Amino acid sequence: MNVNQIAKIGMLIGEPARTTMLMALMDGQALTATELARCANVTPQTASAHLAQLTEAGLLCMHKQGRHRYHRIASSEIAKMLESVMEVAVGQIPQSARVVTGPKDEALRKARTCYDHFAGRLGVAITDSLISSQYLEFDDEAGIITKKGIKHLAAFDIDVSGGHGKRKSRRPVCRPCMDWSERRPHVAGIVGAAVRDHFFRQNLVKRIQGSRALVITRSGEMALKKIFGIGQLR
Amino acid sequence: MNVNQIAKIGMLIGEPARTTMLMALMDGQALTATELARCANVTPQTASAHLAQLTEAGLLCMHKQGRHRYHRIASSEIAKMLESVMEVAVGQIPQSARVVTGPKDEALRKARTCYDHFAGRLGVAITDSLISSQYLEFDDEAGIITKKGIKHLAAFDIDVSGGHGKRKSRRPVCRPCMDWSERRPHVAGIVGAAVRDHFFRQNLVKRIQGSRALVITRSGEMALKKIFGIGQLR
DNA sequence: CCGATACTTCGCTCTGCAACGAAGTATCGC
DNA sequence: GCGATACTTCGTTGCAGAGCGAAGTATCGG
Repeated sequence: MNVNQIAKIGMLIGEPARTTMLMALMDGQALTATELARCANVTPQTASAHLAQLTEAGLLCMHKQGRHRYHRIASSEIAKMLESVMEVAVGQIPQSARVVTGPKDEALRKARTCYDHFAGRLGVAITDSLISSQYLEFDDEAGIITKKGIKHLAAFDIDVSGGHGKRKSRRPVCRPCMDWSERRPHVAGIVGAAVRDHFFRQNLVKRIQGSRALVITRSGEMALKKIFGIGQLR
Repeated sequence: MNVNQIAKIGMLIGEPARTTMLMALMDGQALTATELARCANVTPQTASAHLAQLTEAGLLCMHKQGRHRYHRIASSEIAKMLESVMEVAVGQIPQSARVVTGPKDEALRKARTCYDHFAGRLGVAITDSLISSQYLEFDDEAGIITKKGIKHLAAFDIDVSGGHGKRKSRRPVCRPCMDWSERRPHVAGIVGAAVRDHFFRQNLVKRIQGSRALVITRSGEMALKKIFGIGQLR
């Protein structure tokens, strides 16, 4: 029966140290066992045991590089699952209890990665811009990029045609992802990933060391203005 | 910090008795504590404790009716989360280990509900039919119903316009849901729910008592043929 | 009012597993 | 080669929480 398999996954997600590690990996980066141990406030041995379990179950994958072992989320399916758990988790917290905890938190709320796409005010602003320009139509369940949208993004070298042009007739669709800080959906899926890739490739954003938060560079600000008509983010 | 909230949800999903109950509720029905106790092979006291936790955390909701207490999945968000966990869980099982366990299993594989839409060969067949008639365009992440599709379904009294016609310009989108038995996506979201609702309202399918499996009635067979061009399901 | 059914609360036991210290293996830089 | 760093394996401890029996509360049908 696959109930055991499901329970196992829940059990893996359900231990605070492991949860913390998974959350740390939710920006799509690969981290070493020691880094993850620090995140979770446990000793390396403990972290190692947890990571072995997560890898064994297929939630993470690992690749050795010299004496380091880099761990990351094994697939976008796993990321999507974790996202949906996060969505539910945030939904359960009464709004009154949601607290902004400081400048580090503030940076996260401004701009961060969410596995393979942008989140925070940056992610939401990009999404809103795409919608108001009628480049994107959005719904609770999914979204579609319009022909105008494809053309507009292509003009800036952002390809959302779905990569390998499987079925060319098909309009690319994308997925809304609930933003836990903004409490509104931002664009994930092909479109989100394409935008993120472009911004990283062109050095329009940089990671803040040891955090999921991002800094938007000077040229990034300009690109946001040009591509999405976004001024300074609050 | 919301890591604790996430961990709590994982922990709740991660206990086999609770997992079993949640899975039993994944067909969208409301079940009593005793029924759920039987499913999970635990005593009523134990089940009661589990149900209290699940309700407290907002995964389930409960309504009293005389001396019975009916429990069900609290929202489609929760159902979606559980679905995504199931999807990952099934993905992890090596194909060699996937076993068909008997006639009860066979009934489930043929036709069942998956929270608010159809799954199994029935769900997949409906989805395939919609796609091949170009009523539906599908992708890994989402799908769109075409204008032809809306019209076709509307002709059979299946309304997929999104209910309250919020933004009329918007093409209704829907969500693919990975079918654990067929290993292919079937249509969920607005379209899936609309089809399911229609079939239940018109008595085209019936629940098999004490199971998530469905029986397709005589008139159901006819409707499948007429609406979707589906003959006898294997 | 009755006894029956549905469910919960309490108190106890017992297991599973997270955590760490100590010691082992692998790879670095030199 | 050597000592340092990154990570794992092993053995032990300690605690959280799942499970049930017993007893309590609520609602049924008569």
